[in-house]
Parts: sequence; structure tokens; C-alpha cells
Amino acid sequence: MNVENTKAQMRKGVLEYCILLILSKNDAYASDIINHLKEARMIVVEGTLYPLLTRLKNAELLSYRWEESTQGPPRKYYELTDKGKSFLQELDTSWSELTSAVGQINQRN
Amino acid sequence: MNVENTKAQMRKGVLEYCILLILSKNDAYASDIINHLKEARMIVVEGTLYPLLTRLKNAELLSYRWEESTQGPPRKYYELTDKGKSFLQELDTSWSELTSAVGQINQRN
DNA sequence: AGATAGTACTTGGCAATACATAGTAGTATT
DNA sequence: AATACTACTATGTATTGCCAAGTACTATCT
Repeated sequence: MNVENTKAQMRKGVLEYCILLILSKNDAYASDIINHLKEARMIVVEGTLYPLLTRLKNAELLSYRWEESTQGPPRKYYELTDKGKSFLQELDTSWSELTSAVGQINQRN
Repeated sequence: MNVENTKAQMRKGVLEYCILLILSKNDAYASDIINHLKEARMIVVEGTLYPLLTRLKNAELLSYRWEESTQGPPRKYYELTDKGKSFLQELDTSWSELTSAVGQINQRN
């Protein structure tokens, strides 16, 4: 039990939520997503992100298309499916409930 | 991938934080803790709580004493250790950073 | 044309926790 | 003594973030 470990535990489920949030605003490929997360100070590397994107795609929450790049190989651009959009709404609710619960516990005296 | 499952994932790490928060205010035994969590709409059953209390005790974040009850068997009253108190401060920071990151991602347009 | 660097993506295994479920044991009541 | 209530224990499962190494495509340089 150390704080780095618990930080990783706290990200479970939340990372998926963040990715769906990011993709609800614009389509993006992996490097875009990593940068958005980094701007919000949520540091994620490719080895974490790609498996999660694959899982979300397999669960039909995301789809992707290939797009050429002028700077290297083609890129997978991800977007939310309709199923992904409604799932995101449910996650939004879950996250609100969780943060509300923690807030309530935190301020009780 | 269903929302109940992701809710459970989101609780990973957070439940520990909540328990330490509750115990930072008053000593409590398991049933007290379950009730505090329930008031904050975080429903937890004994089969989840006891193993976690044991883990926290084994990590020296908590200690306990037995106390007689007039209503049944004796009860284990838990309290934070000094180590638990400083760990809680670190978790506080982690939680703030996580919720801030999610907030930032959520409001970006 | 071949070598190198940069970019994008894949894969498999590990660690850790919430949860479920079944169980044991002490105490109070009938 | 039997039953109900209360408190706690134990074990295995499911799931996800993480790690690290890898493959492959493209651009650039020699």
C-alpha cells in the first residue's frame, strides 16, 4: 500500500471515462488523446492507452477510421458510437455520484 | 463493459480513501462505517469492508481495539495510526488531482 | 537502394482491489 | 437447548491500469 499504487487504483474506470469525454468533443487519434490527458495532468503512456482503446472499440463504444498522415504512418482516428455516447452519460452520472459521496464523507464532522 | 462494472472499477482505491476519511473523524467499528458510507450513498457490504479493513490494518494504517457491546459479540473499533494519517493526506492530494483532471477534461471545448 | 530515425500501433503478462459467497463464532432471547 | 441476531473471517473471481518489449510503416539521409 503506497500512494502511487493507490493512485493507479483510483484511475481504474476513470481513465475510460476520460477517454470517452475527450472523444465526445472531437475525433482523435492516440497521440492527441495522450496530449489532452497530459494537459489535464493525467499522464498516460501508449502501452496503457492502446489496449484500452481496443477494449472500448470491441465493446462497440468507439469506432475508428484510418487517416493518412504527412508525418509518418497512417493513424487510427477514434470516435464515439451512439452506444458510446449513452454509455458516457451513464458514466457521467456514476462519476458525479462518486465525487458527491466522497465530498459528503469528507465534510462530515 | 457495463456501467455497474465500471462503477465498481471507479471505487477501486476510493473506498480505502473514504474509510480513512471516516476514521479520521471518529473511531468506528464496521457497522458504523457501513452506515456512514450508506448516508453518503456509497453502498458497501461486510464482505467488501472486512477484507479492506484487514488490509489497511496489515499495512499499519489502522489499528483496533476490542470493545464489549450490550447488543451482541464484542466489536473491533478501528482508528487511524500516525502512518494512516499521513497516508490519508497523500490520498487527499491524489483524489484532488484526479477530480481536477477529470473536471478539466470535462469542460474543455 | 539501404540504413537510420521517427511515428504509430500491438501484445501478453502482472499486480492489485472490489465484490460475492459461504462460513464461523459469540451473545441475547425464548 | 434452540433460535435469532450480531460481528467477523476466508477464499476465489473478475476486471483494469500498467509495464515492457515488440512489430510495422513512413520519412530522411547517405
